[in-house]
Amino acid sequence: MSVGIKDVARVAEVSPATVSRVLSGRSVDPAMKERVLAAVQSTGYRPNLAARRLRSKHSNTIALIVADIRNPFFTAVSRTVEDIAYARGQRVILCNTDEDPAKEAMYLQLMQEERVTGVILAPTRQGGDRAKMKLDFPVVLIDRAGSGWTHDRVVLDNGAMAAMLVEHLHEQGHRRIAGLFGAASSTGIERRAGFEQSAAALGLEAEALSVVHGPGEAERRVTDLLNRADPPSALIASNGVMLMAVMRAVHAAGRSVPQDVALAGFDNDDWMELVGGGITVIAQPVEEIGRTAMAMLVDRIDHPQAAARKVVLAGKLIARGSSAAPVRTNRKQA
Amino acid sequence: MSVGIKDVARVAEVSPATVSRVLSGRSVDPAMKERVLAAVQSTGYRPNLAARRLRSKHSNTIALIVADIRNPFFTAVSRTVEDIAYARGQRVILCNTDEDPAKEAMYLQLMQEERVTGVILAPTRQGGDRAKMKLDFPVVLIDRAGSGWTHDRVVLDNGAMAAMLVEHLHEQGHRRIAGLFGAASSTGIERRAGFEQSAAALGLEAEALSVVHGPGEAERRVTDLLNRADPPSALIASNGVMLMAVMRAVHAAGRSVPQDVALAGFDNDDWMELVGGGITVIAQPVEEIGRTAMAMLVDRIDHPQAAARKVVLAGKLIARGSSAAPVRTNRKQA
DNA sequence: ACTTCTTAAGAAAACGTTTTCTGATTATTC
DNA sequence: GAATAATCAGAAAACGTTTTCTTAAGAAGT
Repeated sequence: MSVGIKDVARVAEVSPATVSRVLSGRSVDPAMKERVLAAVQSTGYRPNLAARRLRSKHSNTIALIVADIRNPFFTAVSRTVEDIAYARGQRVILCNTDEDPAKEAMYLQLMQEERVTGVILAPTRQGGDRAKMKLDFPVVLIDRAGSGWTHDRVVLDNGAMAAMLVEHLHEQGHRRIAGLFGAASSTGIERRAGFEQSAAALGLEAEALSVVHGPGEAERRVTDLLNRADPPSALIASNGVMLMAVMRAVHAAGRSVPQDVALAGFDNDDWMELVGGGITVIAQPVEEIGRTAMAMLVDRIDHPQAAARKVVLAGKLIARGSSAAPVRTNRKQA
Repeated sequence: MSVGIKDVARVAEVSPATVSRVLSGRSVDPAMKERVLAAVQSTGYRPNLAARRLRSKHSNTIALIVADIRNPFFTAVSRTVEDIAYARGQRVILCNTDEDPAKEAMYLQLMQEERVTGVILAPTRQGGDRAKMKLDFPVVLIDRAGSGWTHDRVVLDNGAMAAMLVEHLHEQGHRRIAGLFGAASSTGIERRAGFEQSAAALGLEAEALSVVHGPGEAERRVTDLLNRADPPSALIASNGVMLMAVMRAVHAAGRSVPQDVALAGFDNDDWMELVGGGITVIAQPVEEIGRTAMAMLVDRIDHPQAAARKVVLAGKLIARGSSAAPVRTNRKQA
């Protein structure tokens, strides 16, 4: 049925080993090489990657495991990772954990069976048992860090970036701010910490809310916030998805940004320049995150025993209309 | 080193074949099954999928090939496909063609080597040579159709949906409209045709623009349009990415939706309820598209010889503020 | 010119499974 | 109770490659 390397060998009148050598670019007699290539053409031979992987023990496959590919941050990183991987002759398998540690563990097991070359992982917060799993492929963590110090990682300087947002709002004249932070990721925790510290340092009235992962949760918290007798003048959201939720809730409450409440957050998703006079955000270097993660992965494959490294990248504050001065405060100052 | 099925067999004091049978759930003596399972636990055995695939000739892998995963439409479909695939014990490999027929062909070749179970493909327009490639796995086309009738496909009723948009704008009082349609996909072509036909039927002044794939192109066309002496009162864009581009261009030109120009289009992306009073769109049933494609794929695997099928799904018009009546026309009518 | 080193190609082993084949034991039928 | 059928477990083959081993021939060194 399917044409194999033996068929090619027969047509080219050489041994299967020689065909293999030609295909893997090792040195063979030019005349033979010619014959083999011609035979490959004429037979329409396509290598069987399963067989190749079994024998060679190289899967040429990496896995990218993230919370949810629909989060534009992960989408962007994934695109970069895929481009680089395919350019290097590597296949990419994509997995969504939905912030579920059990799913994460299941996928890591699966990748073990897949004998992947390596994994790029945005870990869930509770996935602490990962260390115990004894994975025999390198793992590079992205976005989330976790406390253990076992894997390479590339992360944003979350605390500093959150502080930058707080300081920006402070400069704009905001004195009462609230922040929404994802409870499921270490990223949320770190950004929250940066938020609280810098707010304290600036003497702001600040309230940090932990939002559990799930649809509608962030909206509800924002709605509660807005319906208070004395709502904050500015909100911070710890990622792009949550910023969207905040915008929706503000909208639904009949308020608008920045007139009724200012807004700032993380992730420079496409839509953000279009609403509320543009959303002020910390733009993450998504392309660089993907690139760095891939670079660390291949480097780790070459040097399995090297010490674990951590790359911390800076984000960029993009100030837009959403963080304008509060109306009342303005008046007082004028 | 790595523990194999033979090691498990030795520990459990059974033959490798028996271990295989236990693992694949075939009937074996309960006592033996017990011993094997215990041995699997104690040895920490993990099957080697490459070997399994080689021998069993089932890759349990499907590929999803789309233009660009960053397009939210494809992201959403991909998420559904992945969930279903993993639930069925199938791995998913993701590929981005960037509307490049050469890349598409390359990936299809690669999937051939991968011996994938099947492929879900959003084909590029010029990829007509696909028929000649003699792929030995089933292919289900999504989103784009193409003219050949060789593969199963699940598509939107593009012509009818475009007409629905035109009619909606007409009802709102618009008489001069322009449409931007992607030139790279059959989808763009079909939507354009529906646009032109229904505009003609309604006696509208309508202009259809073909936009080649690439960054900034759509923005430029819209900017030109808006700078004309007598610009159209409403715009239609043939997908969500293009709607974003239109919004950007309108913004950059200092105009706003719907006051200066009305807007409607395809794809109900997250941000669309937030800008310009909400964008009026045809929402595609993304989840159903993914589900249907997977269903067709598995069905095709079971019945390779059945006739090719085409599933046409309806979208849903979501009328929002962006398609409000034109200001001047309103006055005339009042 | 003879040994030694290098290079190249074929033969055969190996990769880790599943499947086929074979023989033995148990169940079923008359 | 004997003959036949059905079940089950182990031995061995098979999947399609790459790699190791072996042998032969040519290059290089003395």
